[in-house]
Amino acid sequence: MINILIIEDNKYMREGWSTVLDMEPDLKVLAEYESCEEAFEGNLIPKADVILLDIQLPGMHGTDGVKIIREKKREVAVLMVTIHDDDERIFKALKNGAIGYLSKKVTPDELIEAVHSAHHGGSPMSPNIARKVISSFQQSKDSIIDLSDTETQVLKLLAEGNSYKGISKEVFLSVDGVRYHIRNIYNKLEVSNKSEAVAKALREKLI
Amino acid sequence: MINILIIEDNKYMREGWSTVLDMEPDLKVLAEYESCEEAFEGNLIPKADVILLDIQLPGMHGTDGVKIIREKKREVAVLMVTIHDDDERIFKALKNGAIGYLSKKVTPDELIEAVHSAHHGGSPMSPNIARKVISSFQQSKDSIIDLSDTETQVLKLLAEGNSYKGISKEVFLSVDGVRYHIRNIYNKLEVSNKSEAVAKALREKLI
DNA sequence: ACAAATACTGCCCATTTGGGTGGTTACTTT
DNA sequence: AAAGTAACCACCCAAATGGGCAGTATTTGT
Repeated sequence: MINILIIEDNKYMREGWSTVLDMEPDLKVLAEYESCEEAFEGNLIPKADVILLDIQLPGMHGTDGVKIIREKKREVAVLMVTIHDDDERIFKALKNGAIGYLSKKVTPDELIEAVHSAHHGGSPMSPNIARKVISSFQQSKDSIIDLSDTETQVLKLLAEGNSYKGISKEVFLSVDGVRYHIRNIYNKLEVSNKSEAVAKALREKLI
Repeated sequence: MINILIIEDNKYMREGWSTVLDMEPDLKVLAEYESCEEAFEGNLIPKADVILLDIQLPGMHGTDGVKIIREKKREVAVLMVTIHDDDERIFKALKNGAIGYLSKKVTPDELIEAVHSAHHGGSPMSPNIARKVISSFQQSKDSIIDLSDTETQVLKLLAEGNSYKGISKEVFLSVDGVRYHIRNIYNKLEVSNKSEAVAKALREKLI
């Protein structure tokens, strides 16, 4: 039996889902709430296996709510449900512990399937969201900063916290030789110190 | 009409897929290859919409092949097909431009569905792989480094390349006040300089 | 063959950094 | 009331960093 909580401020939507899910023999909707705050008071989170959580809620935002929910029960599978699918919110929710992302346009069958999948180690997502998530692993095409092999290696060593001297030993160059490369790296990345270079390199997935 | 290439060294698997896909009225398998090298010689990559690419191949590994394929045609949707689903390969392939990840155990219907989805902006993935991808956004539970608000803010400013002096102006503290926080950050992160701190913070998703 | 680019090395110098130590205030804990 | 702590500020000092400039060896393009 999979125990479900629903947190969604639209009454019709909430009750619609509830009805659909409760019809399934192995699903049980424990409770419905209109806001995160109400859900926290309900104290049923530790009993839940899957939580359907709206993003846009009165009071606490769903993307923040998921964090608190996961602090109360780490094993619960939180599924965000949303009409918008803007990148920032998606990634914030995922970072805070959501494991899936559904559109509010889901059909009843898809909803049931998503709950099952979420409970069995899957991560239901609508196709375009899946693509966005996947794309975030790739380098953005317009920012193709082309570092040489030595530059990449030096940058990696910088990110590990090495000093110029330390790096020079690793790559068999003089300290000034290392500086030469670092200056070139700074030019290519348009930065002017180590930390900014490392931050940019990691964000652009160069190292 | 969706044009498909198949790169897979197992003859039976390859031909099985080919038959299944070619039966669909809107799918057409342009060619089948046993290796990446063979596919590159075939010169049909620019004509393809979707490519099914095995991971474990004789000669060039699929995870590297995808990179070259995407250099030849950026718009092509490359779907990795694999028996293993170890993390390292998954993320390497995705980083190199793959947009989906199928298990070799897919049913014919799932395969057809995956090709359609891949072509229409989706990212087909088997459930456990999707979960791994999603989990990679989250902080690993054992490394919960708890930074204070000021520390987080200082760390962010460091990652932007600010000097202590620059940071002190932003947070309305003395330079030594900033140093106080930075020392605490170094202790918590177990590092001893800016770049390493920034690298660790980004990798652990603290900022 | 010659100019240009690439990949270093070397040195000067001001600024930044990291480590150590010590002090103040405010707020808890016991 | 005493002890502890967190959150600052301050000063010393050596090492690391970043920018500028000059020079050399090798490779590359024409």
